Amino acid sequence: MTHAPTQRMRTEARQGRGIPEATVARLPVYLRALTASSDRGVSVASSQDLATAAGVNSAKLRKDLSYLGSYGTRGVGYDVEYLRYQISRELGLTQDWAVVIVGIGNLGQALANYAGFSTRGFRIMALLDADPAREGERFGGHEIRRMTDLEDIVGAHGVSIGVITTPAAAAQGVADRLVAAGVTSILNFAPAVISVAPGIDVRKVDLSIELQILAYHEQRKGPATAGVTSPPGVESA
Amino acid sequence: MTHAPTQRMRTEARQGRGIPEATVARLPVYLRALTASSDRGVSVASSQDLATAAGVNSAKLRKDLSYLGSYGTRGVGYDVEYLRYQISRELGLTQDWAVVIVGIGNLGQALANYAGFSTRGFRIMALLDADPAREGERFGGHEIRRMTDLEDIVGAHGVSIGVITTPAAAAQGVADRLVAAGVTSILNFAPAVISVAPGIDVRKVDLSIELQILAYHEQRKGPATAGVTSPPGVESA
DNA sequence: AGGAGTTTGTGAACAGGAGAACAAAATCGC
DNA sequence: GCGATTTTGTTCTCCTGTTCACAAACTCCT
Ligand SMILES: NC(=O)c1ccc[n+]([C@@H]2O[C@H](COP(=O)([O-])OP(=O)(O)OC[C@H]3O[C@@H](n4cnc5c(N)ncnc54)[C@H](O)[C@@H]3O)[C@@H](O)[C@H]2O)c1
Ligand SMILES: NC(=O)c1ccc[n+]([C@@H]2O[C@H](COP(=O)([O-])OP(=O)(O)OC[C@H]3O[C@@H](n4cnc5c(N)ncnc54)[C@H](O)[C@@H]3O)[C@@H](O)[C@H]2O)c1
Repeated sequence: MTHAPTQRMRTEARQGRGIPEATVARLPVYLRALTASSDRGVSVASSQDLATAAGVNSAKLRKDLSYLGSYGTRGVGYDVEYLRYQISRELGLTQDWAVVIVGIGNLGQALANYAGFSTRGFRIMALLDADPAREGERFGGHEIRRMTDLEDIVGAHGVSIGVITTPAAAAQGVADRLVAAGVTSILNFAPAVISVAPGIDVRKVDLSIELQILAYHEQRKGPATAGVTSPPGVESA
Repeated sequence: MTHAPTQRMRTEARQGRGIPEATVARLPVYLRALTASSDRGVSVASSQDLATAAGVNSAKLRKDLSYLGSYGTRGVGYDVEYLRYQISRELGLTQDWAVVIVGIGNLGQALANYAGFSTRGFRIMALLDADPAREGERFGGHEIRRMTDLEDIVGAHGVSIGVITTPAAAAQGVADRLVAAGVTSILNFAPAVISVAPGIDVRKVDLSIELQILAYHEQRKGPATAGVTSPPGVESA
């Protein structure tokens, strides 16, 4: 999304090791399906099996996997462990990634407490918040540190990924500071468009947008039954 | 995404009131840009202004808006308030939508505390959790209620949107129950593929996937500088 | 060994979306 | 009133992504 599609990239994308963006976005889903299969003791799975588990078309799954190489066996399927390793490697998950979270409010705390990150190779190196009164509070085994420590932490641990969970008004400033400190990928939860230098990746997660998209489809499916039936106060059962 | 692309839908999409999916996903961003302009006292904005604020190409913005109708004035731009209303109406935000959140753990609590939902017309009607010990706890002015109340709540308030923030293993079951109760749109935060009947919309928000996509690009941009500085663990094959 | 049955990998057709470019329509200055 | 200027709405072209369909490759059984 933030990858400027230069001619060079586009050219070397197909011939070299490049993988279509849409495929990259699905590889983690396949990885999860493979992990689930592995946990159930399955050692070989067909594209059909995996596609069902991942919720996609089997032809699409096969084409996606073909970008990584020919890791399947015709007439048999894919070796679960082997494919799992290959996808992990392609996604860069055979190494750990250092992460900082900035803005430890409701959402930042939830993320800090979430175990699912570290199990996937994302190591939270620090929690940062602008409120000095919060310093020292602990979430998920991590301590809140003051914003002035940001540059040191990023430098010392080679932090490449920053997560922004501050209010929208602060997001651009925080992003600028993260990038200046050396972060090259940002996951932004604040409902704000942030602009960064070329070469820096930004992905956004926006819950309000997701709800609004649902509302659009909802409105179109049943105008008759749509809407809230009771007055907008507190619930009255 | 969950909309089965039947021929009928595809046909009536262009001629009637249908809007391309990619456009629908951007309308909330435009809406936010318009609200920001409005708050700054701006009453008219050009496609260029709005495109910059929304982080998109101006031609794309104009084309997106053209699906709603001809609401701009050539040589002038778009009336901020008028366009804001038109987008709101198209997205179905001129009415309120009733929402339930199921699974009030770290993430569910953060969502319950989040003020940004109600300000956009999404009314949280109930917080539900399987743990009976949690009943009665309050978050953001809402009380946790027991799962057995789900059907009554959905029925009584015409709840059409369900948010799932339970562990992955519980997600499918919760989804089934929400749909059976009458919910027709689901926002799923659990890292699980859930399958639903045709006509039910499911959108997923998956933080791990977002991080993994960032890791992929991160790995490719600087293999030299990538990685955590601590020992690598299992790598060299 | 050979044929039947499976399942992958990919070519080809198709659909959808992005962006450049420009004609049409409005305002403004004189 | 009229030309210069601005900005929209839309057409056209290109590119990415999806899906079908099938040959190639493998296993298993006799
Ligand atoms: N809570 C949710 O469920 C939710 C849902 C959707 C979107 N969001 C978005 O996520 C962001 C965080 O939401 P929240 O509910 O956690 O908000 P919050 O107000 O609870 O937390 C924000 C935190 O950021 C800190 N902060 C403020 N300015 C800062 C700065 N310049 N540098 C560092 N830290 C700073 C504050 O001290 C606070 O701790 C917001 O942008 C919000 O719109 C939240
Ligand atoms: N916390 C995060 O930041 C984060 C990040 C990414 C993904 N997730 C995902 O979001 C989901 C919730 O995460 P969390 O950290 O809030 O987990 P959590 O364990 O803190 O909360 C889960 C809640 O769901 C309730 N629950 C369990 N089974 C239920 C059922 N069948 N019906 C109703 N309620 C049930 C539990 O009582 C608990 O309160 C998980 O699937 C997690 O993978 C969370």
